[in-house]
Amino acid sequence: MYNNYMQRLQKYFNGFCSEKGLNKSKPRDSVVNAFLQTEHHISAYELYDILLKQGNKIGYSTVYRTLKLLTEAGIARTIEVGCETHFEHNYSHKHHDHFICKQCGKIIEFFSPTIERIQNQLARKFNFASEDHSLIIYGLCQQCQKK
Amino acid sequence: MYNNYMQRLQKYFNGFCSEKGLNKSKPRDSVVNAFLQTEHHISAYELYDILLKQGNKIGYSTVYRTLKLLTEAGIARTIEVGCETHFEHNYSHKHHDHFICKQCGKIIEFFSPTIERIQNQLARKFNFASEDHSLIIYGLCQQCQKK
DNA sequence: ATGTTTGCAAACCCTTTGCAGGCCC
DNA sequence: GGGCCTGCAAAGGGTTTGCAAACAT
Repeated sequence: MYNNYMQRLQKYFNGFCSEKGLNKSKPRDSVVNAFLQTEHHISAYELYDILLKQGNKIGYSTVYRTLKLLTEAGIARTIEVGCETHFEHNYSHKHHDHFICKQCGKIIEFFSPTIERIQNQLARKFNFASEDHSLIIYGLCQQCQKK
Repeated sequence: MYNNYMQRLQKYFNGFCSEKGLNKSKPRDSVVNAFLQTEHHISAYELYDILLKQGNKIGYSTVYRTLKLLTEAGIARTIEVGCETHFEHNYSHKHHDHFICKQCGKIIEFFSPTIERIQNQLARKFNFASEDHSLIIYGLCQQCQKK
C-alpha cells in the first residue's frame, strides 16, 4: 500500500523526467526516495542532512535541484516558512494551513473549510483572482503554554 | 491634522529614545520622518532608497536600526513578505491581511472580521494559544487578469 | 561523442553585526 | 571625555548558478 504510492510516484516522476529529456541518475533517485518517505514539511537542507546521515554521497545542489523538479512535476509543493522554503507532498494531502509556535518553532497543520470558502469570497469582493493562500497562526503550542 | 499625528508620534518616539538613554541624531530623525510619511508597507531598502532620493546622506544600517527601534517602540509593526521584512504603521491601522499579485507583485490590503474570529476558534480547537496571524492570498490583481 | 548531471565554490539577496571614527551631551 | 551614533564593510543564513569533471545514452 505505502510502497504502492511510492512506486507510482516514482514512475510518474521518471516519466516526467524522460519527457523533459533528462537522464537517470542515482543521486537524483535517492533524493526522490528520501523525499517520498518524508511526512509534513521539510527544507532542502533538512532533506540533505537526512541523505547524508543515510550514508549517501550527495551534494546540496542536487537536493535543491531535485526538489525543484519534484515541484515542477507537481509531486511536491512548497510553503514558505519565514525565510525558508519547505517542501511537502502534494498528493493525498489536502491544502492546509499552519500554526507555528513562537517558542519552540513547532509547526502544526490544520484544515479549515471556512478559510477556504472565505478566500474566494474575499477575492471576489476585491476583484482579485485568487489561486492560493497561506495562513499562518502564530502563538504558543500546548507544551510551551505550560512553561 | 496629519501633522498632528506625526508630531505626536515623533514626540512619543523621542521620549522612548531618551528613556533608553539614546541620543538625538539627524539621520535617525530623517528615517523616522520618512517612515511616518509612508503609507502601507515598506522594506528597509525601499525606505533607504527614498531617503537617498530625497538627498539625505545616510547609511543603510541606520535605516535598518531605526526601523527596529520604531518597532520596539510600538510605532511600526513588521510583516514578512516572502524573505523580506516590511514595516508599516502600527497606529490608526487595524490588523489586516494581504493579497499579493503573482504577476506584478502588487500588495492589496484587506480586513476580514471573519478571519479574525476563525483564528481564535481554530486555536481553541487545537489547544494553541494564538497571538497573531498572517494570511496572504496569492493570485492575480485586476489589471493582471486582463493581460 | 554529445549532452545531461554532479558537487564544489562562489554569487546573490536580504539581514545583521563589528568596528573605527564622528557626534552628542 | 565617555558613550552613543553612523556608515562602511564584512559576516550570516538561505537560495541560486557557473563550471569543469563525471556520467548516461
